[in-house]
Amino acid sequence: MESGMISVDKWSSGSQVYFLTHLHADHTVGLSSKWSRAPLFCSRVTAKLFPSKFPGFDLSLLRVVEIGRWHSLPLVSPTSGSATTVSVMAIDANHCPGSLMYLFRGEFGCMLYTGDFRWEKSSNTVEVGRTILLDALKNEKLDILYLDNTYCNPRYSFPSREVAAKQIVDIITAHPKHDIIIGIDSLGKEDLLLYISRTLNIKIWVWPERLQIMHLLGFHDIFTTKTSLTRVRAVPRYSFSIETLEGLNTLCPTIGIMPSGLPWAVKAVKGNGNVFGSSCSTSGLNKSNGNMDFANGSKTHEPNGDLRSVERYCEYIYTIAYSDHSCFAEIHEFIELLRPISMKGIVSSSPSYIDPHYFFGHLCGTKQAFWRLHQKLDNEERLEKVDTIEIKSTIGGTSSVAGRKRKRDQYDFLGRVSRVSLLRRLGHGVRIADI
DNA sequence: GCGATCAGAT
DNA sequence: CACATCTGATCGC
Repeated sequence: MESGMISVDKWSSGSQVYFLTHLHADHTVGLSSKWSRAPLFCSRVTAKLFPSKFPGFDLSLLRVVEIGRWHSLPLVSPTSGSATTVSVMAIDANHCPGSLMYLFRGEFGCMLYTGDFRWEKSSNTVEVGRTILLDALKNEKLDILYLDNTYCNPRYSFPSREVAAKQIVDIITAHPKHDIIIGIDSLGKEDLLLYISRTLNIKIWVWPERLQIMHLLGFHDIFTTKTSLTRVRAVPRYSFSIETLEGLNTLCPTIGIMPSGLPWAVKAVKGNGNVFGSSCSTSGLNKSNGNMDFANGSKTHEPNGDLRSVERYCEYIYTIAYSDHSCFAEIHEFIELLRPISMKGIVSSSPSYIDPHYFFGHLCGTKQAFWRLHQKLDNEERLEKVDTIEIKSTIGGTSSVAGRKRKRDQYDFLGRVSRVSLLRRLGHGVRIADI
């Protein structure tokens, strides 16, 4: 069995302590009510939500990590078998309620696991996080950054959630007689709903299980399960479709708002020389007769004048780029701030996966010279070099899922992983193992 | 029959 | 396009 000390968002055996970044389903694959391997560290909010996700879970296993404070963990070194200490500090990841990044310090060096995160310049949460990180790293280099690389491509450009929320309120205001359906998940987007409620002075309907979550999060008077009290309803995203909206419209004029989705990503390619070969707007989404029109300007005029982040792909549905992940520019700022010696993307299952080194390798401490040396290589050769660098510079790489996979992945000239089906189910998470 | 895992859909 | 999640099929016990 592989030896290791710490797992993050990974729940198989072999570690002494386990860390959970947040409670979304793709980060808890392998966790269950009966899981009882070892202490599980998470945020206070996550601990509070835990029983609703895993009823019957042994709560005595949970350990709350406070934000911005070092915690010491007495562990056993996998190399020597002797006692060693690992320190961990949590930073708010600004992704969903309770989401954290973890900064670890130990015999393996210094490493940061971001989990899913949104590095919005305008956010006070991010401002606090920046201060904590810079202070914690002022006398120490970051050896490895495990990065949420979901949107690690210049094609992904979108506004802050504050701006996106305003766009959504504008759409609702422009439809005063309509019912409004907003697609959300079991956790996340609460700030958006609060903003809508506050701005329009209206309650928001949610389904019963979601109301329980809202109550656990401390929101008691804003949400309701009585449809008669409001025209704005937040519904599970998976129940949200063109067919649903068409059905609702036979009963009552209704529009749907999808705070995510990617038509904006396709459009964002426009005008940049088409480097990534935009597939244009005729793919899967508009299987009805929708023709990807931009939202009508008079209906959805936005404060920042950026119409690309609001779109309609059918008569009833608006898609708004309200993202809980960092856009490309934010990822850039984050890496530039930390300048890690090495990094590794935690999301390798994406069909458009690009190794973070491809765009940001030049920001990595000891690799800068190496990267300049290879600027003249063509894309294909360069990507092969990236691969090599990453494997060599990985701490405990042989026991990390990402490290194992990548050796065998094939890249096309855009850096896309082509063996998608094999990668799909591997999910997030990493084990921090032996040096 | 049950939980875990996978495939497919949204 | 891809996030997070659902349903339903299949596997192992």
